[in-house]
Amino acid sequence: MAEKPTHVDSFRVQNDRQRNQTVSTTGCQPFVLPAAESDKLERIIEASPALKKGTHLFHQGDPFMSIFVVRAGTLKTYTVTNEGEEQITGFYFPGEVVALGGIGNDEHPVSAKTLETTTVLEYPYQPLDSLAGQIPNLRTQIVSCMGKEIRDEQQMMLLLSKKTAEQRVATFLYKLSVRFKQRGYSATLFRLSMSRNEISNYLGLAVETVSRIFTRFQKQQLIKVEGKEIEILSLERLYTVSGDEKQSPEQSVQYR
Amino acid sequence: MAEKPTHVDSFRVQNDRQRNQTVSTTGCQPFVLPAAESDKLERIIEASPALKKGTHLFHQGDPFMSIFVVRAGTLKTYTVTNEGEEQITGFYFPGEVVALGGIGNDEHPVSAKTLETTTVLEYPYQPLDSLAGQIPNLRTQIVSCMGKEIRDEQQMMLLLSKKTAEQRVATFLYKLSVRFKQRGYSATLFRLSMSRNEISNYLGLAVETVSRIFTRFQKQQLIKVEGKEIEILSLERLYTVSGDEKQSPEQSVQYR
DNA sequence: GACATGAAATGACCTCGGTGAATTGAATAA
DNA sequence: TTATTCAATTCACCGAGGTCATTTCATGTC
Repeated sequence: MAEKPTHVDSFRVQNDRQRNQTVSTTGCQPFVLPAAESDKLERIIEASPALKKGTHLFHQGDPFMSIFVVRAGTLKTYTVTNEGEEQITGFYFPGEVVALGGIGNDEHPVSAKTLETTTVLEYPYQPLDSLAGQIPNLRTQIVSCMGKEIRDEQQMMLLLSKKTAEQRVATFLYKLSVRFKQRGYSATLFRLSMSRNEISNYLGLAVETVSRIFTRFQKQQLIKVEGKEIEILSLERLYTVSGDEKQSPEQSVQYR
Repeated sequence: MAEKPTHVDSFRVQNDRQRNQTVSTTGCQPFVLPAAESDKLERIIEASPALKKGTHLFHQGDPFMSIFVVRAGTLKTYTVTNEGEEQITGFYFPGEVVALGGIGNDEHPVSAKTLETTTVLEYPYQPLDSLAGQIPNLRTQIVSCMGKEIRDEQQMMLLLSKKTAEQRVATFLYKLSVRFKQRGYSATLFRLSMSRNEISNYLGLAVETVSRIFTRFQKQQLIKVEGKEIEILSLERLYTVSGDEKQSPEQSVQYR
């Protein structure tokens, strides 16, 4: 393990906006507005300091006050079952919005924790919401984000209840690739910021299963694994294995 | 089977607002507003006729135009996997909002189908959204609904990746009970509008497993099953079995 | 360097719940 | 009434993936 964070824990943005200067949000905010309105928005945003690996942004049950956008680094969100084991509900990369599940609720339904050194932008929800009342464009973008979250979770439900272990891992890697590509990183060569344990937890599998499948995929020349470094050797085949490929209807009638 | 609908299919509200009279929405709309604003809202709503069992409200891939609120009856939403099998993503009862996953997307990410004769209210999204721009209260209620959908789906992810078959079925019945109670129906005696097949699909299990567990629960005097009629004999024990009960922290330190 | 520690990989074994087949039941139709 | 059909149940069997134990590897520490 890189750092030993254990209990730095729970950062709270303490008016650390230097010299009343608005925060630069270059290239990572999901809410894009024309200059004048963008100014208003930026005035309510607070930038976090660099948060060490293992820091909580918030805990499940904390009062819901803000949503967050990742600037750099990675977050996971998770719920805790009654037996105390965690269930990871999502990983969040730069540009992605965290804590939407708290909207309309008085408390956060999940915890959010950094997987590596991470910085975020905090959007205090009440000001954000009233801005959304003045700026239709912003309102639209917020509900769009929420809609996307809903759709992503539906995909995840499908994965968890219908896919085999192989399909889950393939889907995971494929979707990571797509997300990295969208953010301008390589689609085929990247570093997993989460542990095998976290991957398996997220996918509803045992660690051992993920391990075995990584090696199997490597033997099949699908990927190249070297610790946390992943190279995808064939995105096409990976996609095929993921089970998301829509096979042409012809295929099922092909009887001759 | 009650009717044989097969392909009544895909209803579209065709200006069936009788004599320009606004639709009565007694007791089933999730969006509650003071009189004046409520009027504005009601002017954009369209009421569906009674939809027979098996009717589609919309199909996955249809252009997203409206969200819906169930007035009477039951709906299911589902996605279709590439192999053509469906994955049910939710059941919706009177007062509940359907199609939130389409917001911010040009098409519906799921299909919605009636499980019995059902009526809905249609809220065309564009007018609804611009109203939301004028009525902060309405905006709040819409995003709250979406937030709740996100939280519900997170719970479902937890169920699908961590719970045993027994826990899933218990959770399903318990949550139904809570929802019925909220709507003013009996919490302990109700009729399942969905088939065993649909239950098992939703819960990520085989039909046979659901069947076995229903009989097991009955033997254990947890519930009384008679076809689609369910009587819950002990909500407390059902909740315990569901695995959602938070056991007091003391319990785990109780070593003497 | 040697040592310690936790993550990851590998293997042997086992179990929960899926599969397939057969039976029963309930609802509609003729 | 009987025939038909599809939902639901029950049983016997099996396999994907979990569990437990061991080994290997990587990283950090002294």
